[in-house]
Amino acid sequence: MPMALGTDYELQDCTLARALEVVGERWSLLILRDAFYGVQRFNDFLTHLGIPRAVLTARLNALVAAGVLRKEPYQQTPLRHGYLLTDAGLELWGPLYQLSRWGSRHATEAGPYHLFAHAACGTDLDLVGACPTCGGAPVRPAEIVMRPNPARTGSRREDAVSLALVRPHPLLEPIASAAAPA
Amino acid sequence: MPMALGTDYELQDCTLARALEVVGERWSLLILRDAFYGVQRFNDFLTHLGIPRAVLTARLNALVAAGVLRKEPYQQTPLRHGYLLTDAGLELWGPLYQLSRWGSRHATEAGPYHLFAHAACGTDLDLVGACPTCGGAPVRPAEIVMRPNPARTGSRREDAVSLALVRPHPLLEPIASAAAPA
DNA sequence: GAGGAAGGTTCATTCACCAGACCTGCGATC
DNA sequence: GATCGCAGGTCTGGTGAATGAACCTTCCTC
Repeated sequence: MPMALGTDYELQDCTLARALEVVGERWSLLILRDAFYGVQRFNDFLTHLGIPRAVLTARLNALVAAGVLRKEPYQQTPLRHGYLLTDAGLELWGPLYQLSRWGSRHATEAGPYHLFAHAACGTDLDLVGACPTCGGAPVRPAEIVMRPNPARTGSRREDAVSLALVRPHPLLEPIASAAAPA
Repeated sequence: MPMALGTDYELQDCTLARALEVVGERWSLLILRDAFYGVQRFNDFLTHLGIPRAVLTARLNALVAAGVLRKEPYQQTPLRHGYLLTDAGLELWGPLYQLSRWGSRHATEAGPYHLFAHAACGTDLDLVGACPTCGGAPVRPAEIVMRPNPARTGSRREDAVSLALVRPHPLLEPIASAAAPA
């Protein structure tokens, strides 16, 4: 609930409220989830999320202003840029992963849509996002590989991003949005 | 974004979207935060959050319907009930704590408003909510004591809940809403 | 039987979300 | 050299939700 009037929690003595001012608005966390999946371009966010264009514009600008995303040119002519996670944005992986895990336990019957493993050893992450085999702190996003849950059949989405994610995919690696597999 | 029309993310192949349908609406996570702090009564939520009454009614009902909160009578005549966390609700502590920690690192300059320690040993929790001294999994909410951050002066709120939280307080322990300290 | 507390409901207004149409470079096509 | 298409937007009108304030009900106390 950032920027716009009436959407802040300024009277709360709580850093949770501060965090929600940045990422608490509708769509914001889903946009960031996509950014972790490797989505970078406006149109890929648009088709994968099914979000109204004007709302996507507003959210991306707000997240850039909040220092969670940054704009990075990927071609010069015509000038085009993608949206990438900043260091602060990368640190949102923990809460995002935990919330997703909570959702798979309590807000759906059929379990998770995607599974997340430590790239170095292939072990699925535990509930705080650490590697049970290698131990230690939670695994950083760049060292995580996601794959579809084989027990979850029938992904009904047909957009470029969803199609790219049917194969195992390292987090943060750009989605090949123009690739049309034969 | 639960219940009402236009507020769901049903097309998302993602358990994060499922979780956000339950707790993603404005105010929902702040209500749950208060529930962890020991707030149970309608009027305590109301004065501590500064939320419109109608919205509080809607959110509490939605959270009860989602199985995150439950209504528990605390007196019979007249019948009054409080709102308590269910088991599913208690498991939201992880994401909530991590999001709050992120907020204290990136969304505020002066650091956290509250500190959280393992009740058994007094050690402050680490970034995933585990006890650095005792090790192991994240500490459960019932074994956590919160206290104000001494470096954060000037809490501007004067409601019963804020006043109760100036002293160290175990999570989930009911706030004494009627106690007026001399 | 007046006043007050707890937990709501009802109301008008404001605001944000939504879907869709439109606009602006720029490059490739015909 | 007009048209097509793509990427990344902006603009607009309609709708639903949030907001703040007032009101209601039940019970208790004085």
